[in-house]
Amino acid sequence: MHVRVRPTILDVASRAGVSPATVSRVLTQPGIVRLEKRKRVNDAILALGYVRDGTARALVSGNTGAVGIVVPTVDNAIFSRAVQALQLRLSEAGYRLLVASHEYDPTTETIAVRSLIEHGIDAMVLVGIDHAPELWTLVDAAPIPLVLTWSIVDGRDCVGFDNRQAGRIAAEHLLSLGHRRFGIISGILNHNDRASARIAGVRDVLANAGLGIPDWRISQQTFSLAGGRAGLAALLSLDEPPTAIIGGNDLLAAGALFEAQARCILVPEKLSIIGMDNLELSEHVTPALSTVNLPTAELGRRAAELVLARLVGAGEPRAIELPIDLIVRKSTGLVPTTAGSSKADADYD
Amino acid sequence: MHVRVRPTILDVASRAGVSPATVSRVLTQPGIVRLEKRKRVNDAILALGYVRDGTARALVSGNTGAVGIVVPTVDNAIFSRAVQALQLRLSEAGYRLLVASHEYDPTTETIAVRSLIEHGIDAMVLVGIDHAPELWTLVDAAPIPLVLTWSIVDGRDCVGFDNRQAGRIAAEHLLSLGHRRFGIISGILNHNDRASARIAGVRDVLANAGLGIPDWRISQQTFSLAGGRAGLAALLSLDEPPTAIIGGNDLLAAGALFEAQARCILVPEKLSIIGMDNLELSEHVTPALSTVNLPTAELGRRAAELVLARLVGAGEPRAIELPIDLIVRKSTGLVPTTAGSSKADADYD
DNA sequence: TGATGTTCTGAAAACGATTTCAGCCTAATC
DNA sequence: GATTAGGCTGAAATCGTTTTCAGAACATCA
Repeated sequence: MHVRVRPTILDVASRAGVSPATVSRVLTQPGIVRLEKRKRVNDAILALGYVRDGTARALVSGNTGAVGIVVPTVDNAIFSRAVQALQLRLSEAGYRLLVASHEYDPTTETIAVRSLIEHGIDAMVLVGIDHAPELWTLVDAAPIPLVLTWSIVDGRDCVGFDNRQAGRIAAEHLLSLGHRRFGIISGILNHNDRASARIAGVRDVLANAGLGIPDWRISQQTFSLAGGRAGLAALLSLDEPPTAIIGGNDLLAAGALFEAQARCILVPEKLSIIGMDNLELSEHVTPALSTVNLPTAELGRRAAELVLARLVGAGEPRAIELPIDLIVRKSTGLVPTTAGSSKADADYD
Repeated sequence: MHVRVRPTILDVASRAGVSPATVSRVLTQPGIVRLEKRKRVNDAILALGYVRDGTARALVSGNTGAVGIVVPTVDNAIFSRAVQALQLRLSEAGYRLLVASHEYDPTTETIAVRSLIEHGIDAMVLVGIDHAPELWTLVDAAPIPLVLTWSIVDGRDCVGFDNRQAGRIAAEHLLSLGHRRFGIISGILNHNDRASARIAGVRDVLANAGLGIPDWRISQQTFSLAGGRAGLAALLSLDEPPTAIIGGNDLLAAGALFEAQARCILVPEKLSIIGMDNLELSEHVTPALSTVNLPTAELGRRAAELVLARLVGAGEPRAIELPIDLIVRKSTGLVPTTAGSSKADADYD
């Protein structure tokens, strides 16, 4: 099947008895071609099953009609949701999406970026602001706009959240319920400004309350339910196990919840758990997971809007911070009375 | 920043004091250029920050180095997992992935396929075998190989499962536990050969056992936890509610499980639930979800292999059927004794 | 030293569209 | 009927590479 060669614009032109220029015009700005010829051309196109060659088109016009995005992984509801929303909006506008992933490895990310730029894209979308220096060189040298997501930074187009604030919100909620002994289950922190910022937010609040959180109360895990379970297991094996768990995201928090259930630890009576993201899962699990809502689908959509806006015109870079809010469900509750002794508090300085 | 024009191969050539042809050779087959010149060229490339223009490259060489995939949605663990595996394998081989989605709409799918072909890809990957006729025309006219996934069909490259068998396995398991009243929570059946085949498989087994399953015991829902919950709610409101639920996939089954928990219906004591896919979630939820394991990550990887093989050489189309197997966990059990009366059975003929 | 291969290199022709530029054709105006 | 303006059209240049083809450079051997 793949031997026949595609008809070119020349074939269409000769069949329709016009010049290739006219065919091109019919394809790009039909209005300026006289109706009669336009019809002949369209007939020829249909008869031949002609499809435009995007590579030739891209070469001469300078636009490929494609946008590239590089994410840590697409196999994570958070990113896949954003990618889906982005793709949808982009395809509405006639653009295609090239997706690459790097599994949280900055070198792989740089290679992916280079690969996309070489391939030819009209704009690039990246996650976060923590990237290899060569990556910045690459994108700044390429004559294409860049849109950053998840994190906010001045002077560039970006759409994201205040991740530090997300950490603060989670910590404040638990603090207000009387908790004093916290455990954090975080994703990998290396080259992940979002995760780091969230922990920093938690620290802000705890420090304000005269508390601290030592590193050994932060369990770093892979982004998965299994990671969440392992994280809770690790934190529970400490001398003074925490009464409240902050998950770096809902996947980890839900994993922790499942581990608690497997161990028959009552949530929230004995242990409070809060996540961040607001996955669909969090709403349906029992007890429903309290979380900090981060509108990731909206983020994908807005990223697409930013890209499209930049593609048509210049102007100052725009930084869009999406609002985040606390969603209190059933997984967080008052600190267990037997556990809140001031003696225990002392451990946290 | 996006005003400076990229240096071309001519710039590199003149800076290195060689012809553009030589630069091109250094880039594609370094071995055939003498070391001394090769070094001069590489220096020039570095100094200028030169990156190859993929569109020009694609135009003359005929290969874009990109593969397109069109999925129903990427915002579903099943597809995102496969896409991730596919992307990973492809990028190892130096290919990029273009992703489009159609939200289960065959017209949108056809448009997406056309868009990808126009853009220029070296191969195309599709999900399932139920597509619009125009789509087949399009891909058969395009001089690129096609790989089908999820379903198996003769005479084309494909990698998938025996979806009908998956339905059979689930039904047989429940049947062997004594269940006679079944309910199915399925995804949208329109233009979805996988979902239809699974139901057909269930029907095979039930018919064999002298049972049937009327359409009103099949609840069609969107692919989500919420859909699963709604599905169970609908089935439980029937006159003779089922003792066993077959979810068209794990997302729906898990949703059903959550709904049962919310209603304090003991699983599996009062209600058995089985899914298909084997999501990470299924393993961790309590009770852990019995399911039919469908290796979707493997599917993505194998699809990539198929693509790569086809890209280097011709040969007979290969159909790869991946093995599937029953995973019995805690969400399925013996039929409740109060419910298995022969009177109840009578309802199912 | 000259003949004979190899190995490298450069000039130039593609690849398939878009787009500029100039000119033809038509219609409108006097 | 002549003139002019404007709408359409086609010829040809162009985009940035790869690749063919032929020739130059170099080494090897007699």
